[in-house]
Amino acid sequence: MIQNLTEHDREQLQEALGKSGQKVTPQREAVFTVLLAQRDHPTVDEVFQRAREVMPGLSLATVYNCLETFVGCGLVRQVNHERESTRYCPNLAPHAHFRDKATGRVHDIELPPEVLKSLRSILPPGFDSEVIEISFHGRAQSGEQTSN
Amino acid sequence: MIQNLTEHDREQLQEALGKSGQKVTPQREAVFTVLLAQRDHPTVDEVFQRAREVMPGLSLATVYNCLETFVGCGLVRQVNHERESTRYCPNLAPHAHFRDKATGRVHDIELPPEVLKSLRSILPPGFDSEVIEISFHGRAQSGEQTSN
DNA sequence: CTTGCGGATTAGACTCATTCTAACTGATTA
DNA sequence: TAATCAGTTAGAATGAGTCTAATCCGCAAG
Repeated sequence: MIQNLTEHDREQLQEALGKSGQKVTPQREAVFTVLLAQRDHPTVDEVFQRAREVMPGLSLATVYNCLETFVGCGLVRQVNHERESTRYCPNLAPHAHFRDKATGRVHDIELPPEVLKSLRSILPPGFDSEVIEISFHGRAQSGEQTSN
Repeated sequence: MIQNLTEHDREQLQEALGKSGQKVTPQREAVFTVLLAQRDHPTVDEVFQRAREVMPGLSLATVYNCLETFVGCGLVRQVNHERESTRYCPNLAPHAHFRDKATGRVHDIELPPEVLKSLRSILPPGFDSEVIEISFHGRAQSGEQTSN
């Protein structure tokens, strides 16, 4: 069910944590593994449930801590929709999110550089943006599977 | 401080509420007035404080109810940023939001139709979006005053 | 070894925006 | 007048997220 990390993924984890002076711990590895295993934008609670299967003693607080750490060192992105629980996404490429009204599922939508650029261009002078979040809300025909 | 509604604004309120079978009440009028008087994307609590000056008996629950009603009949938009308190915005033209890291203030950014169109175009077939939310996060040079 | 240190983890208490509930109000209808 | 019904109200309940204080664990110094 939940595979171990590949060499590559473990290196990515190690490098990102190392850069911000933090260590790879079993808990962090477990949480990261869970994120990569099923790229469906899980909530903290879902991550918690899944990680528990692998590491039963893991606490919710630690899941919060791990995810915060990952966000801090750029390993994962937070996805917020309205005021629902925050979700987490290990896709680092620039992308938008599509929230399916019917299922609640979140799909990643690739964001071509030229669209990103045209978006940036609408900012009046003096506004300097580091982060742009784009989210769609609507219906996806069932069968659509942008699992990422 | 808080002006009364103009004829035009009162009509807008009446029409929007009427369309969804609801009435203009003193509380709703007060809340709407507050929203129009200071277009700084107030939180529920801020609306509550301001409306109280005009209608001291007003309850927080009612402010929640009024705002929900307004959103439901398309009179105002909700603005969410990360997991902070929801803010409200009576600007109905399509626009993005810019959240100033330093001050926490939210500015409206005009959204040209062609940019909106290019955004829609990135959706794969089968995805049909009703709402698009775009929010920037960064720094605005002090002095920038997009109060809307 | 064993001691001490510091970051990581843990359980549980706490916060606070929002939602829910049940009682009340006041206008309108029967 | 009584019944009805949307709207309002105060306060309780919810629940995601944060904080706190105690514990754990790996490691470097003695």
